[in-house]
Amino acid sequence: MDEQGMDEHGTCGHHAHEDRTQNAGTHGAHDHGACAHGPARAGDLVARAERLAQARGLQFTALRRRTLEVVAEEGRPLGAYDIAERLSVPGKRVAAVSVYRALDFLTEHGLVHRIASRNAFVPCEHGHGAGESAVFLICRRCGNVDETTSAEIERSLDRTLAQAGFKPASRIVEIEGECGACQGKAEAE
Amino acid sequence: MDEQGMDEHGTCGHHAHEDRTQNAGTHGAHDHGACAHGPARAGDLVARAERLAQARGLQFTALRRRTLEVVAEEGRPLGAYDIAERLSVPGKRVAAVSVYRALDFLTEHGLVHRIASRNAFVPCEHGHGAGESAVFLICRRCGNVDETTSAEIERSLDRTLAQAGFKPASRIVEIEGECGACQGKAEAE
DNA sequence: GTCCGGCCTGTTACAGTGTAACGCTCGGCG
DNA sequence: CGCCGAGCGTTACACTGTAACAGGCCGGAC
Ligand SMILES: [Zn+2]
Ligand SMILES: [Zn+2]
Ligand SMILES: [Zn+2]
Ligand SMILES: [Zn+2]
Repeated sequence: MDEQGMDEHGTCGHHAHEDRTQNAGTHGAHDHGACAHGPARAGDLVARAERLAQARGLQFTALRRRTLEVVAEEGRPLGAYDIAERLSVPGKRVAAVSVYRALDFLTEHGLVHRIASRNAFVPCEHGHGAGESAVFLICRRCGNVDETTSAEIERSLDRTLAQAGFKPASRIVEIEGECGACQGKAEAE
Repeated sequence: MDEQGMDEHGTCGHHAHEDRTQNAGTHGAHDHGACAHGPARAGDLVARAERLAQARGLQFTALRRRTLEVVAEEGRPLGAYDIAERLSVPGKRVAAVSVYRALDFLTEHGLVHRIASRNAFVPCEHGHGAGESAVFLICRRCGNVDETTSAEIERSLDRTLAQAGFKPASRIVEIEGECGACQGKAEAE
């Protein structure tokens, strides 16, 4: 189709429809506020997704890519309905249910993460190998989410689980509090 | 108040009705399946709540108590609407919004916990002191939730948080997988 | 070529989760 | 007595998530 016209250099990735072909690159300067490291890495994530799809024979479709781009460009966790809205253009609405399906794909392959305590989604900030799980630091004040990992935490958890005779399949670790930047701001008040 | 008398072994506690007064007794064998340690501890939790309310000058009202009892008697995590339904009787419906308020109170004071990945609530299985946070082991097959703590995990987390300059306020650790009992069942298949 | 089956997406409809706002009642207090 | 705050009932609404069905596009079988 033809809905579009706003890409400039970049191709912020709309243009859905060439169905299954994906061109890469593109950076897209959107001016989202408070975007700490969003857009800079968005291209990287898309590139990673393309490599991954290639390697595993997956279909990294236009909708999935656009969804990934939207999530990656925003610095904060986004709800599925927010994503749907950002993906929609006057003539062409994207239904939330489609976004959910795209998000299912993306989370399944480790490209985005779901923040259970917020019902929202964030881009994966660093491809973790295998079962290496993430720790999310969610700031109460600015809403930013930082993703990190810790082999030490992983080990402690494994020990506790083994002791309980529990076989883990997925792990959720979400810490809510104040990020470093906001602690500074708090003092200034 | 006069509502009490239901500890001991018995007291499965259902039959809530009479508005604010609740007489106990009733044991009501409901046969909730797979109720591992639910009803046995329900009385303990209520007792703890009463001590806590006494100590802090809080109002442990009938609705809050009945809500706590319902959560404690069920072995599995319950949704707010499920709780509302269990609290309702033909003549008198309890709205979910009231349950949410009661749950706010109960979670605030550490009597129940919210399982973020399930949008459900479980009784606290052991009064943790101060900032000691819990680890929830959620079984995929039977749905049971086990609560445990680990000073080791706590320390690892603290180290990671300090390193990131993040000031934690609340922690969520939820592991989904297979509990010991269900692993046995799985082999039997 | 045509047909078929899978995968993805659009669309509708609905279930489940959570909160805002308003008004009432009750108990304590001046 | 009236005032006030906390708890609760009620309504209405927003947000989150899924089921079910239909259409399009592909690749492989015939
Ligand atoms: Zn990640
Ligand atoms: Zn912050
Ligand atoms: Zn607990
Ligand atoms: Zn189990």
